[in-house]
Amino acid sequence: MPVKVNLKSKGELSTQIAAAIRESIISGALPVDERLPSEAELSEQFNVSRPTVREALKRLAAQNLIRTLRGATGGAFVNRLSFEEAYRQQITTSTLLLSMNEVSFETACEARYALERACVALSAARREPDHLATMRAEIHRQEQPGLSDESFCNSDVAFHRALVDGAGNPVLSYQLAGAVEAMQPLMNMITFTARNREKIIALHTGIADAIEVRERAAADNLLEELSAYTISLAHDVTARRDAAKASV
Amino acid sequence: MPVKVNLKSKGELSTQIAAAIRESIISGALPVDERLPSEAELSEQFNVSRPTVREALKRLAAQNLIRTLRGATGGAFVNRLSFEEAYRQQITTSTLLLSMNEVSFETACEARYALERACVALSAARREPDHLATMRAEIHRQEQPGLSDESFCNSDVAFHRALVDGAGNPVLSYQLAGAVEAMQPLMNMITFTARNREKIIALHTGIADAIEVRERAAADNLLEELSAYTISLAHDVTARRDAAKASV
DNA sequence: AACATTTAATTGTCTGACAATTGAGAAGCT
DNA sequence: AGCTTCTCAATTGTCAGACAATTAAATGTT
Repeated sequence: MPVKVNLKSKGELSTQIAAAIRESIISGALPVDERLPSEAELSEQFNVSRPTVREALKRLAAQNLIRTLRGATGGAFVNRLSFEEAYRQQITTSTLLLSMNEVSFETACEARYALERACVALSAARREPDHLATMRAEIHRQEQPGLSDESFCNSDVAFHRALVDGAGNPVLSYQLAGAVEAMQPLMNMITFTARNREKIIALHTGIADAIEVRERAAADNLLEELSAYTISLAHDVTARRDAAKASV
Repeated sequence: MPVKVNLKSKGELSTQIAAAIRESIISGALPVDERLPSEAELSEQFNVSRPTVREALKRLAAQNLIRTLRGATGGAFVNRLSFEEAYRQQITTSTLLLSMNEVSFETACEARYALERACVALSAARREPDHLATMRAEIHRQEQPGLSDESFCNSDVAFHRALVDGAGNPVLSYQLAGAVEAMQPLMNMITFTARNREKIIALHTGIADAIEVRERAAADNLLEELSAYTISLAHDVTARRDAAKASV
């Protein structure tokens, strides 16, 4: 009997059942790829109806804790949380957090570059040719005349992603993916008005050069410069917006 | 009509409906605290049954995107994702990720200290008396003789949390909470066997001293030392375990 | 006016049914 | 036997309708 049958506490049944199964998964009692009992069996074990069990399972599915398959050998299986899925969850959570809590651009930007600078030392030491090639390719893309602002932004994200991945630490990459990608909407706000592409590209090139010859300090300095430039842009935009508001 | 009625793509209906509502929330079409249509109305709008709508809503509730209230004025309301909830989600995700993917202690440890060092510069510049007081209090707790390993671990987390919070950047704190807390189970693995408390406490004291006088470089060096020491401990434990395994 | 009661709206849960899917095993063919 | 095809049973997905529980507002009473 892989799941407990006791539901003591208060609250909705589907919540309690989801919590019970979640505990079993987190504690390891239900290992990865283990099949849960069928919905009918679960409803018997917990002494609730099938719709209630289903609501509980949908909660777990929304958290990527289980996957469900139909058919004779189907059912709900404990999911291995992949780095890819964790990225996505982290990005949506971070995006929501930033959009719902009036986080200032400066705060988010500072956080992003602080985290990214934490990677640079490792990336300078460990980057593979592939990471460098990606960085160069994205810089080349950024140099294309007539490139749309949106494409430039995406290329910017890809560049920084390669820089972070160069550290060769998937946990770091995972943590930073959220910070970098969640910044994107805020980033766009200033990109379309104030950004000087040539300056950005020059800094990117400098960073790539430093990473290529494994000069950690140089890369860190350039990244600090990029951070300062981006934040100063944000100041400009904010000031201009406030001025416009005051004149109305 | 706050939610679109078209469901074109394939897949389960509750998944599509959840995705449609989620998009409306993320895009801002459904602002915070807005009330969704009742389950009956939604099932009409999407042309599905109420249980299907309910499964969709439970998915959203599992992601903290909505909250539901019963009663005459009840219903589902768009949730403001608080930093507190985001912390919790991040911690469970990170914990699962580490426990399910055989992340080595070195990798996780490296990531954690790299991120933490990203905060130290800011923390040295901005820390408030409260942060320093918390750090000192936790060091004092750690010095108590007879303190259980578990309490020592918790105090360790609290110390580092105060250090991170000292940077005064909630986004940074949020990103790091997951990294630090998710490390805890792995941390315990080595704590109970090899950790030298006096050495840890000495380093903590040094860090607090450096933060107090706002000596960024000194704090960074000490943190690097702590990182190196922790990773070396992990090496020892791993080697010992491998040796034990070989002798069997 | 203050308090008690009713009422309507809404979510939570149950029952039972049918559709859709899918692998396994039975049946049939060579 | 070996292979293909078919049937079937298990399982999830969806639906319809009902009732219970909860809650705030409307209504009535003192």
